[in-house]
Amino acid sequence: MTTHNILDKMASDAKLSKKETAKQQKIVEAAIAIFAEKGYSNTSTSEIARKSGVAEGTIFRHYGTKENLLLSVIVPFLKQSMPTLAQELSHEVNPQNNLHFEDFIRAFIRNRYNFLRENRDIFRVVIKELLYRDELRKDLFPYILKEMVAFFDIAIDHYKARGELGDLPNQKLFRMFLSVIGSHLVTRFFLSSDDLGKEEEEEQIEDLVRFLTNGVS
Amino acid sequence: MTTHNILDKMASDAKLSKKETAKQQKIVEAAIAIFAEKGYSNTSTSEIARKSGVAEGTIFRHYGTKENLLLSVIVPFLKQSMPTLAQELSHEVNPQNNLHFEDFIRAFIRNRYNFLRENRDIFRVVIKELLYRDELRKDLFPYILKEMVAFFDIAIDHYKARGELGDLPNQKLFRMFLSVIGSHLVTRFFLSSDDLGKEEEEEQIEDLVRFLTNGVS
DNA sequence: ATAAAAAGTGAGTGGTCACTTTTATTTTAT
DNA sequence: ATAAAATAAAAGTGACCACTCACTTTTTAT
Repeated sequence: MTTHNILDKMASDAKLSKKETAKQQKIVEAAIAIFAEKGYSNTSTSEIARKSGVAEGTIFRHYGTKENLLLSVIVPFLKQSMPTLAQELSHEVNPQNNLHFEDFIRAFIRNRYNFLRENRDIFRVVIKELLYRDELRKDLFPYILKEMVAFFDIAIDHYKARGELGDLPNQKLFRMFLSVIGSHLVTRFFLSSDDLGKEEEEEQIEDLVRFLTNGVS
Repeated sequence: MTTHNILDKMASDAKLSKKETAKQQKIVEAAIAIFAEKGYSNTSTSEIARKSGVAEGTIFRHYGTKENLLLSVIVPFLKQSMPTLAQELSHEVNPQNNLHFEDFIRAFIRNRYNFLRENRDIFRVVIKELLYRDELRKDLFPYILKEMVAFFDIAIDHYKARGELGDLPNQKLFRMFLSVIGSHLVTRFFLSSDDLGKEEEEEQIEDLVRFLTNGVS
Protein backbone atom coordinates (compact mmCIF):
# COMPACT_ATOMS: atom_id res chain seq x y z
CA MET A 1 0.00 0.00 0.00
CA THR A 2 1.41 3.34 -1.01
CA THR A 3 1.27 6.32 1.28
CA HIS A 4 -0.95 9.02 -0.14
CA ASN A 5 -0.59 11.79 2.36
CA ILE A 6 1.79 13.08 4.93
CA LEU A 7 -0.11 11.66 7.86
CA ASP A 8 0.06 8.15 6.49
CA LYS A 9 3.72 8.68 5.90
CA MET A 10 4.33 9.85 9.43
CA ALA A 11 2.26 7.02 10.80
CA SER A 12 4.27 4.43 8.94
CA ASP A 13 7.52 6.11 9.90
CA ALA A 14 6.47 5.87 13.48
CA LYS A 15 5.42 2.25 12.99
CA LEU A 16 1.99 2.83 14.37
CA SER A 17 0.40 0.07 12.38
CA LYS A 18 0.55 -2.70 14.99
CA LYS A 19 -2.15 -2.85 17.57
CA GLU A 20 -1.46 -1.64 21.06
CA THR A 21 -0.93 -3.66 24.20
CA ALA A 22 -2.58 -2.63 27.46
CA LYS A 23 0.67 -1.07 28.66
CA GLN A 24 1.02 0.90 25.46
CA GLN A 25 -2.40 2.40 26.00
CA LYS A 26 -1.38 3.34 29.52
CA ILE A 27 1.80 4.95 28.21
CA VAL A 28 0.05 7.01 25.55
CA GLU A 29 -2.64 8.03 27.99
CA ALA A 30 -0.10 9.23 30.54
CA ALA A 31 1.98 10.93 27.86
CA ILE A 32 -1.02 12.89 26.58
CA ALA A 33 -1.91 14.06 30.06
CA ILE A 34 1.60 15.16 31.00
CA PHE A 35 2.50 16.62 27.60
CA ALA A 36 -0.72 18.62 27.66
CA GLU A 37 0.04 19.98 31.09
CA LYS A 38 3.76 20.67 30.93
CA GLY A 39 4.70 20.41 27.31
CA TYR A 40 6.86 17.88 25.56
CA SER A 41 10.25 19.38 26.44
CA ASN A 42 9.45 19.68 30.12
CA THR A 43 8.27 16.09 30.43
CA SER A 44 10.75 13.33 31.21
CA THR A 45 10.33 9.76 30.07
CA SER A 46 10.81 8.61 33.66
CA GLU A 47 7.79 10.67 34.66
CA ILE A 48 5.68 9.09 31.94
CA ALA A 49 6.87 5.67 33.07
CA ARG A 50 5.96 6.41 36.67
CA LYS A 51 2.51 7.75 35.82
CA SER A 52 1.66 4.86 33.52
CA GLY A 53 2.94 2.24 35.96
CA VAL A 54 5.47 0.86 33.52
CA ALA A 55 9.22 0.48 33.46
CA GLU A 56 11.03 3.18 31.57
CA GLY A 57 12.57 0.60 29.27
CA THR A 58 9.10 -0.44 28.13
CA ILE A 59 8.50 2.98 26.64
CA PHE A 60 11.62 2.69 24.54
CA ARG A 61 10.89 -0.89 23.54
CA HIS A 62 7.65 0.27 21.95
CA TYR A 63 8.42 3.74 20.73
CA GLY A 64 12.17 3.82 20.31
CA THR A 65 12.47 7.52 21.10
CA LYS A 66 10.57 10.11 23.06
CA GLU A 67 9.96 11.98 19.81
CA ASN A 68 8.32 8.91 18.34
CA LEU A 69 6.01 8.68 21.32
CA LEU A 70 4.92 12.24 20.63
CA LEU A 71 4.09 11.37 17.05
CA SER A 72 2.09 8.38 18.27
CA VAL A 73 -0.05 10.87 20.14
CA ILE A 74 -0.40 13.56 17.51
CA VAL A 75 -0.80 11.63 14.29
CA PRO A 76 -3.88 9.54 15.11
CA PHE A 77 -5.60 12.70 16.34
CA LEU A 78 -4.96 14.51 13.09
CA LYS A 79 -5.89 11.50 10.99
CA GLN A 80 -9.17 11.24 12.79
CA SER A 81 -9.86 14.95 12.66
CA MET A 82 -10.63 15.40 8.97
CA PRO A 83 -12.85 12.44 8.11
CA THR A 84 -15.28 13.00 10.96
CA LEU A 85 -15.70 16.59 9.85
CA ALA A 86 -16.54 15.81 6.24
CA GLN A 87 -18.74 12.93 7.25
CA GLU A 88 -20.78 14.70 9.89
CA LEU A 89 -21.36 17.78 7.78
CA SER A 90 -22.37 16.06 4.58
CA HIS A 91 -25.98 16.77 5.49
CA GLU A 92 -25.43 20.53 5.52
CA VAL A 93 -23.88 20.70 2.06
CA ASN A 94 -26.44 18.47 0.41
CA PRO A 95 -28.57 20.50 -2.04
CA GLN A 96 -31.50 18.16 -1.25
CA ASN A 97 -31.81 19.69 2.21
CA ASN A 98 -33.01 23.22 1.99
CA LEU A 99 -30.61 24.61 4.57
CA HIS A 100 -29.27 28.12 4.94
CA PHE A 101 -25.67 29.17 5.13
CA GLU A 102 -26.30 30.00 8.75
CA ASP A 103 -27.11 26.35 9.41
CA PHE A 104 -23.90 25.25 7.81
CA ILE A 105 -21.81 27.58 9.94
CA ARG A 106 -23.64 26.55 13.07
CA ALA A 107 -23.21 22.86 12.32
CA PHE A 108 -19.54 23.36 11.57
CA ILE A 109 -18.88 25.17 14.82
CA ARG A 110 -20.87 22.62 16.82
CA ASN A 111 -18.95 19.80 15.19
CA ARG A 112 -15.57 21.28 16.10
CA TYR A 113 -16.78 22.09 19.60
CA ASN A 114 -17.73 18.49 20.20
CA PHE A 115 -14.60 17.13 18.63
CA LEU A 116 -12.34 19.33 20.72
CA ARG A 117 -14.31 18.79 23.89
CA GLU A 118 -13.59 15.10 23.54
CA ASN A 119 -9.95 15.62 22.59
CA ARG A 120 -9.05 18.58 24.71
CA ASP A 121 -5.73 17.29 26.02
CA ILE A 122 -4.46 16.10 22.65
CA PHE A 123 -5.52 19.42 21.14
CA ARG A 124 -3.37 21.18 23.70
CA VAL A 125 -0.40 18.99 22.90
CA VAL A 126 -0.81 19.57 19.18
CA ILE A 127 -1.15 23.34 19.49
CA LYS A 128 1.91 23.63 21.68
CA GLU A 129 4.08 21.41 19.54
CA LEU A 130 2.98 22.95 16.26
CA LEU A 131 4.27 26.25 17.57
CA TYR A 132 7.63 24.79 18.47
CA ARG A 133 8.18 22.58 15.46
CA ASP A 134 8.52 24.63 12.33
CA GLU A 135 9.23 21.53 10.30
CA LEU A 136 6.14 19.68 11.43
CA ARG A 137 4.00 22.73 10.85
CA LYS A 138 5.40 23.37 7.42
CA ASP A 139 4.55 19.82 6.37
CA LEU A 140 1.21 19.62 8.05
CA PHE A 141 -0.41 23.01 7.48
CA PRO A 142 -0.62 22.87 3.70
CA TYR A 143 -2.03 19.38 3.85
CA ILE A 144 -4.71 20.22 6.40
CA LEU A 145 -5.55 23.46 4.62
CA LYS A 146 -5.91 21.61 1.33
CA GLU A 147 -8.35 19.16 2.89
CA MET A 148 -10.30 21.97 4.48
CA VAL A 149 -10.35 24.12 1.36
CA ALA A 150 -11.61 21.22 -0.71
CA PHE A 151 -14.45 20.74 1.74
CA PHE A 152 -15.26 24.42 2.18
CA ASP A 153 -15.17 25.10 -1.54
CA ILE A 154 -18.12 22.79 -2.02
CA ALA A 155 -20.07 24.48 0.73
CA ILE A 156 -19.17 28.01 -0.34
CA ASP A 157 -20.05 27.36 -3.98
CA HIS A 158 -23.29 25.77 -2.87
CA TYR A 159 -24.35 28.76 -0.81
CA LYS A 160 -23.08 31.26 -3.35
CA ALA A 161 -25.35 29.61 -5.92
CA ARG A 162 -28.24 30.10 -3.53
CA GLY A 163 -27.33 33.76 -3.30
CA GLU A 164 -26.57 33.59 0.39
CA LEU A 165 -22.97 34.64 0.06
CA GLY A 166 -21.41 37.69 -1.55
CA ASP A 167 -19.08 37.20 -4.48
CA LEU A 168 -15.82 37.53 -2.59
CA PRO A 169 -13.19 35.00 -3.65
CA ASN A 170 -13.62 31.64 -1.94
CA GLN A 171 -10.13 31.86 -0.53
CA LYS A 172 -10.84 35.09 1.30
CA LEU A 173 -14.13 33.85 2.68
CA PHE A 174 -12.45 30.67 3.80
CA ARG A 175 -9.64 32.52 5.53
CA MET A 176 -12.07 34.72 7.43
CA PHE A 177 -14.24 31.83 8.57
CA LEU A 178 -11.28 29.85 9.69
CA SER A 179 -9.53 32.62 11.57
CA VAL A 180 -12.67 33.68 13.39
CA ILE A 181 -13.71 30.16 14.32
CA GLY A 182 -10.17 28.97 14.92
CA SER A 183 -9.26 31.75 17.30
CA HIS A 184 -12.50 31.23 19.15
CA LEU A 185 -11.80 27.52 19.57
CA VAL A 186 -8.23 28.11 20.68
CA THR A 187 -9.27 30.60 23.33
CA ARG A 188 -12.18 28.38 24.33
CA PHE A 189 -10.37 25.06 24.66
CA PHE A 190 -6.79 26.07 25.09
CA LEU A 191 -6.51 29.31 26.96
CA SER A 192 -9.54 29.39 29.21
CA SER A 193 -9.48 26.73 31.87
CA ASP A 194 -12.93 27.09 33.35
CA ASP A 195 -15.81 25.25 31.78
CA LEU A 196 -18.69 27.16 30.33
CA GLY A 197 -22.29 26.43 31.13
CA LYS A 198 -24.31 24.90 28.32
CA GLU A 199 -26.36 28.01 27.70
CA GLU A 200 -23.35 30.32 27.79
CA GLU A 201 -21.74 28.11 25.19
CA GLU A 202 -24.86 28.25 23.00
CA GLU A 203 -24.87 32.01 23.25
CA GLN A 204 -21.25 32.25 22.13
CA ILE A 205 -21.95 29.98 19.19
CA GLU A 206 -24.91 32.10 18.15
CA ASP A 207 -22.79 35.25 18.42
CA LEU A 208 -20.24 33.68 16.11
CA VAL A 209 -22.88 32.59 13.62
CA ARG A 210 -24.45 36.04 13.57
CA PHE A 211 -21.11 37.73 13.16
CA LEU A 212 -20.00 35.47 10.35
CA THR A 213 -23.25 35.67 8.42
CA ASN A 214 -23.29 39.47 8.65
CA GLY A 215 -19.60 39.93 7.99
CA VAL A 216 -19.75 38.54 4.50
CA SER A 217 -23.20 39.40 3.26
CA MET B 1 7.68 53.71 44.94
CA THR B 2 4.71 51.37 45.09
CA THR B 3 4.03 48.88 42.32
CA HIS B 4 0.73 49.58 40.65
CA ASN B 5 0.47 46.81 38.13
CA ILE B 6 1.68 43.32 37.55
CA LEU B 7 4.31 44.32 35.01
CA ASP B 8 5.98 46.73 37.42
CA LYS B 9 5.84 44.03 40.03
CA MET B 10 7.45 41.50 37.76
CA ALA B 11 10.05 44.00 36.70
CA SER B 12 11.02 44.75 40.27
CA ASP B 13 11.02 41.07 41.15
CA ALA B 14 13.42 40.54 38.31
CA LYS B 15 15.48 43.56 39.32
CA LEU B 16 15.30 45.13 35.92
CA SER B 17 15.75 48.62 37.22
CA LYS B 18 19.51 49.02 36.79
CA LYS B 19 20.78 50.11 33.45
CA GLU B 20 22.35 47.55 31.18
CA THR B 21 26.02 47.08 30.44
CA ALA B 22 27.16 46.38 26.90
CA LYS B 23 27.48 42.68 27.71
CA GLN B 24 23.98 42.57 29.14
CA GLN B 25 22.60 43.97 25.92
CA LYS B 26 24.48 41.31 24.02
CA ILE B 27 23.11 38.61 26.31
CA VAL B 28 19.50 39.78 26.00
CA GLU B 29 19.88 40.14 22.26
CA ALA B 30 21.21 36.60 21.89
CA ALA B 31 18.60 35.21 24.26
CA ILE B 32 15.76 36.76 22.27
CA ALA B 33 17.07 35.32 19.04
CA ILE B 34 17.58 31.79 20.34
CA PHE B 35 14.43 31.70 22.50
CA ALA B 36 12.43 32.83 19.49
CA GLU B 37 13.88 30.14 17.31
CA LYS B 38 13.98 27.13 19.61
CA GLY B 39 11.92 28.07 22.61
CA TYR B 40 12.99 28.68 26.17
CA SER B 41 13.17 25.04 27.28
CA ASN B 42 15.24 23.96 24.34
CA THR B 43 17.78 26.73 24.78
CA SER B 44 20.77 26.22 27.05
CA THR B 45 22.50 29.00 28.92
CA SER B 46 25.82 27.86 27.47
CA GLU B 47 24.44 28.47 23.99
CA ILE B 48 23.36 31.97 24.92
CA ALA B 49 26.82 32.61 26.38
CA ARG B 50 28.50 31.39 23.22
CA LYS B 51 26.30 33.44 20.91
CA SER B 52 26.67 36.61 22.94
CA GLY B 53 30.43 36.21 23.29
CA VAL B 54 30.28 36.10 27.07
CA ALA B 55 31.23 33.59 29.71
CA GLU B 56 28.36 31.54 31.07
CA GLY B 57 29.01 32.81 34.60
CA THR B 58 28.42 36.36 33.43
CA ILE B 59 24.83 35.52 32.58
CA PHE B 60 24.21 34.26 36.07
CA ARG B 61 26.00 37.19 37.65
CA HIS B 62 23.55 39.55 35.97
CA TYR B 63 20.34 37.55 35.91
CA GLY B 64 20.69 34.96 38.63
CA THR B 65 18.57 32.38 36.89
CA LYS B 66 17.65 31.47 33.36
CA GLU B 67 14.02 32.16 34.23
CA ASN B 68 14.95 35.68 35.26
CA LEU B 69 16.65 36.26 31.94
CA LEU B 70 13.42 35.28 30.22
CA LEU B 71 11.48 37.83 32.25
CA SER B 72 14.06 40.46 31.35
CA VAL B 73 13.09 39.83 27.76
CA ILE B 74 9.34 39.59 28.11
CA VAL B 75 8.48 42.27 30.61
CA PRO B 76 9.94 45.34 28.87
CA PHE B 77 8.18 44.25 25.69
CA LEU B 78 4.83 44.09 27.41
CA LYS B 79 5.42 47.31 29.29
CA GLN B 80 6.16 49.08 26.06
CA SER B 81 3.28 47.50 24.21
CA MET B 82 0.33 49.31 25.76
CA PRO B 83 1.45 52.92 26.00
CA THR B 84 2.49 53.16 22.34
CA LEU B 85 -0.91 51.87 21.34
CA ALA B 86 -2.92 54.39 23.34
CA GLN B 87 -0.61 57.20 22.38
CA GLU B 88 -0.49 56.57 18.66
CA LEU B 89 -4.24 56.09 18.37
CA SER B 90 -5.32 59.10 20.37
CA HIS B 91 -5.91 60.91 17.09
CA GLU B 92 -8.50 58.37 15.94
CA VAL B 93 -10.64 58.57 19.06
CA ASN B 94 -10.61 62.34 19.26
CA PRO B 95 -14.11 63.73 18.55
CA GLN B 96 -12.43 66.80 17.04
CA ASN B 97 -11.28 64.76 14.06
CA ASN B 98 -14.17 63.69 11.95
CA LEU B 99 -13.02 60.14 11.41
CA HIS B 100 -15.05 57.04 10.67
CA PHE B 101 -14.98 53.77 12.53
CA GLU B 102 -13.29 52.29 9.52
CA ASP B 103 -10.38 54.69 10.04
CA PHE B 104 -10.07 53.65 13.63
CA ILE B 105 -9.90 49.97 12.77
CA ARG B 106 -7.41 50.61 10.02
CA ALA B 107 -5.19 52.69 12.26
CA PHE B 108 -5.36 50.08 14.99
CA ILE B 109 -4.34 47.26 12.68
CA ARG B 110 -1.57 49.34 11.13
CA ASN B 111 -0.27 50.24 14.56
CA ARG B 112 -0.09 46.61 15.67
CA TYR B 113 1.46 45.59 12.36
CA ASN B 114 4.26 48.08 12.79
CA PHE B 115 4.77 47.24 16.42
CA LEU B 116 5.04 43.54 15.76
CA ARG B 117 7.18 43.97 12.68
CA GLU B 118 9.73 45.70 14.87
CA ASN B 119 9.42 43.20 17.70
CA ARG B 120 8.89 40.01 15.79
CA ASP B 121 11.34 37.84 17.72
CA ILE B 122 10.18 38.98 21.14
CA PHE B 123 6.59 38.46 20.04
CA ARG B 124 7.43 34.87 19.20
CA VAL B 125 9.06 34.32 22.56
CA VAL B 126 6.07 35.79 24.38
CA ILE B 127 3.50 33.77 22.46
CA LYS B 128 5.35 30.52 23.02
CA GLU B 129 5.90 31.10 26.70
CA LEU B 130 2.38 32.30 27.37
CA LEU B 131 1.17 28.95 26.04
CA TYR B 132 3.46 27.02 28.32
CA ARG B 133 3.10 29.07 31.46
CA ASP B 134 -0.40 28.91 32.79
CA GLU B 135 0.55 30.97 35.78
CA LEU B 136 2.07 33.79 33.78
CA ARG B 137 -0.91 33.81 31.46
CA LYS B 138 -3.42 33.83 34.26
CA ASP B 139 -1.73 36.87 35.80
CA LEU B 140 -1.07 38.74 32.62
CA PHE B 141 -4.17 38.21 30.49
CA PRO B 142 -6.67 39.95 32.74
CA TYR B 143 -4.32 42.88 33.15
CA ILE B 144 -3.72 43.30 29.42
CA LEU B 145 -7.40 42.78 28.66
CA LYS B 146 -8.35 45.40 31.19
CA GLU B 147 -6.01 47.93 29.58
CA MET B 148 -7.34 47.10 26.16
CA VAL B 149 -10.98 47.18 27.19
CA ALA B 150 -10.52 50.57 28.81
CA PHE B 151 -9.09 51.88 25.57
CA PHE B 152 -11.58 50.19 23.27
CA ASP B 153 -14.53 51.25 25.37
CA ILE B 154 -13.78 54.88 24.65
CA ALA B 155 -13.51 54.20 20.94
CA ILE B 156 -16.59 51.98 20.78
CA ASP B 157 -18.72 54.46 22.71
CA HIS B 158 -17.45 57.24 20.49
CA TYR B 159 -18.42 55.47 17.29
CA LYS B 160 -21.67 54.19 18.72
CA ALA B 161 -22.62 57.80 19.45
CA ARG B 162 -21.91 58.63 15.84
CA GLY B 163 -24.24 55.80 14.83
CA GLU B 164 -21.51 53.84 13.10
CA LEU B 165 -21.79 50.80 15.30
CA GLY B 166 -24.77 48.60 16.11
CA ASP B 167 -25.93 48.40 19.67
CA LEU B 168 -24.30 45.11 20.56
CA PRO B 169 -22.70 45.08 24.01
CA ASN B 170 -19.23 46.59 24.02
CA GLN B 171 -17.79 43.39 25.39
CA LYS B 172 -19.02 41.32 22.47
CA LEU B 173 -17.82 43.83 19.91
CA PHE B 174 -14.47 43.98 21.63
CA ARG B 175 -14.10 40.22 21.68
CA MET B 176 -14.86 39.94 17.98
CA PHE B 177 -12.43 42.67 16.98
CA LEU B 178 -9.71 41.22 19.08
CA SER B 179 -10.11 37.63 17.97
CA VAL B 180 -10.23 38.54 14.28
CA ILE B 181 -7.29 40.92 14.43
CA GLY B 182 -5.36 38.82 16.92
CA SER B 183 -5.57 35.63 14.94
CA HIS B 184 -4.58 37.51 11.82
CA LEU B 185 -1.51 38.93 13.52
CA VAL B 186 -0.50 35.62 14.98
CA THR B 187 -0.68 33.87 11.63
CA ARG B 188 1.02 36.79 9.95
CA PHE B 189 3.96 37.27 12.29
CA PHE B 190 4.22 33.96 14.02
CA LEU B 191 3.19 31.16 11.74
CA SER B 192 4.06 32.38 8.27
CA SER B 193 7.76 32.81 7.74
CA ASP B 194 7.87 34.44 4.33
CA ASP B 195 7.57 38.17 4.10
CA LEU B 196 4.66 39.74 2.32
CA GLY B 197 5.03 42.44 -0.26
CA LYS B 198 3.85 45.90 0.75
CA GLU B 199 0.81 45.84 -1.48
CA GLU B 200 -0.20 42.34 -0.47
CA GLU B 201 -0.05 43.47 3.13
CA GLU B 202 -2.21 46.49 2.35
CA GLU B 203 -4.76 44.28 0.66
CA GLN B 204 -4.98 41.99 3.69
CA ILE B 205 -5.45 44.95 5.97
CA GLU B 206 -8.23 46.30 3.77
CA ASP B 207 -9.92 42.88 3.76
CA LEU B 208 -9.85 42.87 7.53
CA VAL B 209 -11.23 46.40 7.74
CA ARG B 210 -14.04 45.59 5.33
CA PHE B 211 -14.90 42.39 7.13
CA LEU B 212 -14.95 44.02 10.54
CA THR B 213 -17.00 47.03 9.49
CA ASN B 214 -19.57 44.81 7.78
CA GLY B 215 -19.64 42.19 10.47
CA VAL B 216 -21.02 44.49 13.09
CA SER B 217 -23.07 47.02 11.18
C1' DA C 1 4.53 -29.55 26.34
C1' DT C 2 7.94 -26.89 24.55
C1' DA C 3 10.37 -23.77 21.93
C1' DA C 4 10.39 -19.36 19.88
C1' DA C 5 8.97 -14.73 19.94
C1' DA C 6 7.33 -10.76 22.07
C1' DA C 7 6.77 -7.86 26.05
C1' DG C 8 8.52 -6.09 30.16
C1' DT C 9 12.12 -4.77 33.51
C1' DG C 10 15.40 -1.75 36.05
C1' DA C 11 20.02 -0.83 36.84
C1' DG C 12 23.28 1.43 34.31
C1' DT C 13 25.65 5.08 30.76
C1' DG C 14 27.38 9.02 28.70
C1' DG C 15 26.19 13.45 28.18
C1' DT C 16 24.00 17.94 29.10
C1' DC C 17 21.87 21.00 32.08
C1' DA C 18 21.44 25.11 35.29
C1' DC C 19 24.02 26.89 38.48
C1' DT C 20 28.43 27.65 41.76
C1' DT C 21 33.00 28.51 43.03
C1' DT C 22 37.48 29.93 42.11
C1' DT C 23 40.61 32.53 39.72
C1' DA C 24 41.89 36.47 36.74
C1' DT C 25 41.15 41.00 34.89
C1' DT C 26 39.44 45.63 34.80
C1' DT C 27 37.67 49.70 37.00
C1' DT C 28 37.49 52.93 40.65
C1' DA C 29 39.01 55.62 44.77
C1' DT C 30 42.35 57.71 47.18
C1' DA D 1 50.48 54.06 42.27
C1' DT D 2 47.96 50.84 44.67
C1' DA D 3 44.39 48.76 47.45
C1' DA D 4 39.62 47.70 47.18
C1' DA D 5 35.74 46.64 44.61
C1' DA D 6 33.37 45.31 40.72
C1' DT D 7 33.19 42.43 36.75
C1' DA D 8 34.34 38.63 33.76
C1' DA D 9 36.26 34.05 32.65
C1' DA D 10 37.09 29.38 33.53
C1' DA D 11 36.69 25.33 35.79
C1' DG D 12 33.93 22.73 38.23
C1' DT D 13 29.46 20.15 40.46
C1' DG D 14 25.68 17.32 41.20
C1' DA D 15 21.21 16.44 39.33
C1' DC D 16 18.78 14.78 35.69
C1' DC D 17 18.10 13.44 30.97
C1' DA D 18 17.10 10.17 26.98
C1' DC D 19 18.37 5.93 25.97
C1' DT D 20 20.70 0.96 26.31
C1' DC D 21 21.34 -3.61 27.64
C1' DA D 22 21.38 -7.98 29.80
C1' DC D 23 17.98 -10.40 31.61
C1' DT D 24 13.11 -12.27 33.13
C1' DT D 25 8.29 -13.06 32.31
C1' DT D 26 4.39 -13.68 29.36
C1' DT D 27 2.23 -14.90 25.07
C1' DT D 28 1.88 -17.52 20.89
C1' DA D 29 2.55 -21.43 17.72
C1' DT D 30 3.11 -26.12 16.90
